[in-house]
Amino acid sequence: MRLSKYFLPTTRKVPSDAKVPSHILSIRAGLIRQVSRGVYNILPFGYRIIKRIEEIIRDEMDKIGAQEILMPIIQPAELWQETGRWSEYGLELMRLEDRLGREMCLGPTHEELITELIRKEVHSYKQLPINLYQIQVKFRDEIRPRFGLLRGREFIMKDAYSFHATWKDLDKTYEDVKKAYSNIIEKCGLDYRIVEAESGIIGGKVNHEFMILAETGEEEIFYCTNCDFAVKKDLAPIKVEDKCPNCQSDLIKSKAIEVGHTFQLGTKYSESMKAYFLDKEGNQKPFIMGCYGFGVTRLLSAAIEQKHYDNQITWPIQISPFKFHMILINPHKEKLKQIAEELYQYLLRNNIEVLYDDREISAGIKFNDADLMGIPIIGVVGNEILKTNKIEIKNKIKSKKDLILKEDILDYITTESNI
RNA sequence: CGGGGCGUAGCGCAGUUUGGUUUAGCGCGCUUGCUUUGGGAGCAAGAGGUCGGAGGUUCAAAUCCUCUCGCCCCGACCA
Repeated sequence: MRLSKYFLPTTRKVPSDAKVPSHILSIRAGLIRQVSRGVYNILPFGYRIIKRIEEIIRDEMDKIGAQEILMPIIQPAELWQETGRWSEYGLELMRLEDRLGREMCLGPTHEELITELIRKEVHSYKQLPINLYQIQVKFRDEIRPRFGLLRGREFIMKDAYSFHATWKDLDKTYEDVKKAYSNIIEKCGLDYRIVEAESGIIGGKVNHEFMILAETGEEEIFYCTNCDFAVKKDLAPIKVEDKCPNCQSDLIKSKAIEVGHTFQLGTKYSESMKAYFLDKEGNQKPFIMGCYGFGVTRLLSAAIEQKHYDNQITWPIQISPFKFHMILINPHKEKLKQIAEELYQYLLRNNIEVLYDDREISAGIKFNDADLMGIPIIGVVGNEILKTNKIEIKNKIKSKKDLILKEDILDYITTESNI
């Protein structure tokens, strides 16, 4: 992609209404623009990152046998009345009426809808288990949206729902999803912990939260310096001075951002909605359910929070919108421009996603934009290439600078971005 | 919802206290031309505002009054 043609509005100044790094930087780097309170346009650069995250999620969900579907955003009130959540959910549920005066809501989550689907279509234990997921826009009229995409009213979420004949079978899928979530976050290159949590309005028994470690998180957790033990601060009678109950190592207190939440729902929804199947003995039984949420747009923000430094984003290479950010220093120098153009075409032919800064502006702006935008491998086509045939590389993955022969650039990018 | 704050050009702001020298400014950005060209360039010329909206007071309102809408921050809720 040529930066000269790319709709990527970067700003030099800090927007006055943003307070945390991910919010400030996602505006400055041209990822998002606010539409109204807690509602954002996602611009091309930002959307590329979201699509990367989504692909990783699809990959891992498909791997554990979940199947992708797409349910409507708009949902009829009747289903919510069946479970009692029409009144329970309160002001956070965005309600509206259609032209006939029928009450509807914008889905904040989809237990009702999926249970309705399954009760109509699945009637036998032979059809179980089944695990369905979607990646979709959700709407929650939050009391206080803040921090940009970190806590919007409208956000993209992956939500999955599984249906089982037995608790034992739910346990298995539940563990599969937990593993999948861990894989997703690891593939996104982020540091995280899993904690047990309360279930809130979703309901259910066992549940876990997936926490991205970051200074600006709204949650506080203690975690072990040695093993993977971690707890929410207010949920356990534990102090930082205590030792890990598993391995007696030291504990660390950290703020964290919740990006995933898994629940063993049991029969809460299947019973209230009379969703039954016939077991092997011919007995009618309610489905045993699990549900699993994962915030896509929130993960994007969390990645910025965890990986930024100073005024620079650094994308983990796995979710970086481009693999290589190529800066042409002097577009007016014919020879240099020719080399850069050829290099650009060469990389494209070899399927390297390259962002090529061919703009006719001063070098300082290009350097600063590149640092801000956060593609972790930045290459400079400048005087050095005329003298020694080498590209100057700023490698933010390994925090180092390299000089790479033009001929070796493809290998370099492939090797460095393949982690 | 309780408490605090802000709405003036695309962005960031000054001007509001004490109404009138303001034809509503400044910086950045934008347009055109020339120069410049390795860490946010220089000169010149330009474009861009119903001062968030409605009503009121007044000879006169960005400025005073009433209502209203929007946004931000601090708390309780959540992926």
